[in-house]
Amino acid sequence: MNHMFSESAKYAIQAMIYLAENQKDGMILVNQISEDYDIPKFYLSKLIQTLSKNNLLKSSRGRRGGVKLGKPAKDIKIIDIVHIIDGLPPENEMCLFGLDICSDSVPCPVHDVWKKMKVEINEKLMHQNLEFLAKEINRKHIKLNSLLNPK
Amino acid sequence: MNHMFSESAKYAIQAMIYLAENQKDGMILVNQISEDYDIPKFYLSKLIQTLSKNNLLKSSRGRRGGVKLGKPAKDIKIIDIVHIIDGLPPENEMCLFGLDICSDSVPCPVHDVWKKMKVEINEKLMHQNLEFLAKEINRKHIKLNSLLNPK
DNA sequence: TGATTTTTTGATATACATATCCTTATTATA
DNA sequence: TATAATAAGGATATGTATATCAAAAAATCA
Repeated sequence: MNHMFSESAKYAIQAMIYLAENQKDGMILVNQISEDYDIPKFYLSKLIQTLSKNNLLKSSRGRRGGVKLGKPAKDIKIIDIVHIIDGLPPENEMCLFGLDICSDSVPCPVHDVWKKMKVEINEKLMHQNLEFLAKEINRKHIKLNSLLNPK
Repeated sequence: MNHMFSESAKYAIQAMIYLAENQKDGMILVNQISEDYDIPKFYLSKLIQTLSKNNLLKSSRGRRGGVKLGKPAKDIKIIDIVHIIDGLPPENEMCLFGLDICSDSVPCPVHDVWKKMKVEINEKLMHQNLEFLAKEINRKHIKLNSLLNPK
């Protein structure tokens, strides 16, 4: 399987999760995200400008500047980020193999299976919110740490 | 959602299904597939060369030339085509959002959900064989026809 | 054999995503 | 006010998928 969204969207998701995880620290430097997640700095910088213009995050320049989430992590979903970076999916949503005419009334052979899966992917993956994801990742980090550095 | 495989792989799948559907007509012209599915001719031509070198189809040049399936439609699966055109998936299969370390023992937040879905996509979509798909599409065409041109 | 049809091949073009570089604007602080 | 730190912005480079062009090779048929 190829990928569900672009490299850019993946970078953006990573950055947003990073911000959600480190929210309490106030402003976070783009540089820091770039280094921690190994994302090209200026490339990330542009993604952040886009996210900022769309109010998913707030940025400020100069000393003490940086970026932070634009609203509560609970209110930001993966799908919001993907839409801003990759754009909305095409009106005529493809049927998987791009075969032939395909609609609910004239389904292609995998129409129903694929439709059901899309719903599930949407619900269980794309609509996860950052608060939940960041918490889970944090819990994992703590657990990992205690395994690696036992008392 | 972006896409599951490249445009090239989609073209290749379309062409293979076309061949499965029109098998009995002997050799099919690349030109004909190209026009019917609106795939750039020379681009398709190269994809067909690749499929041919990998024995998914057989081609012959000159008058009476054309292409046909390289083995029974029943023995060709969507995944075979995708692998030949897009290559094998990377060894370290990503976890959806590319977040953090992620493995069965140290799962990322969506690891289990995503893993389950991949299995399902694999079984219900990627491993469909061309015989079944072509038959279903054919059946649909007949039905469509009788709806559009009632006696 | 020569003309025609068809795939194959190599070279090149185009478009788009990804990445880098350099400069500018903004802000805090010494 | 001068300096340093930081994001924003514009210009450009690189890479890769997609697409086109012009011949060449192979097969058939008259």
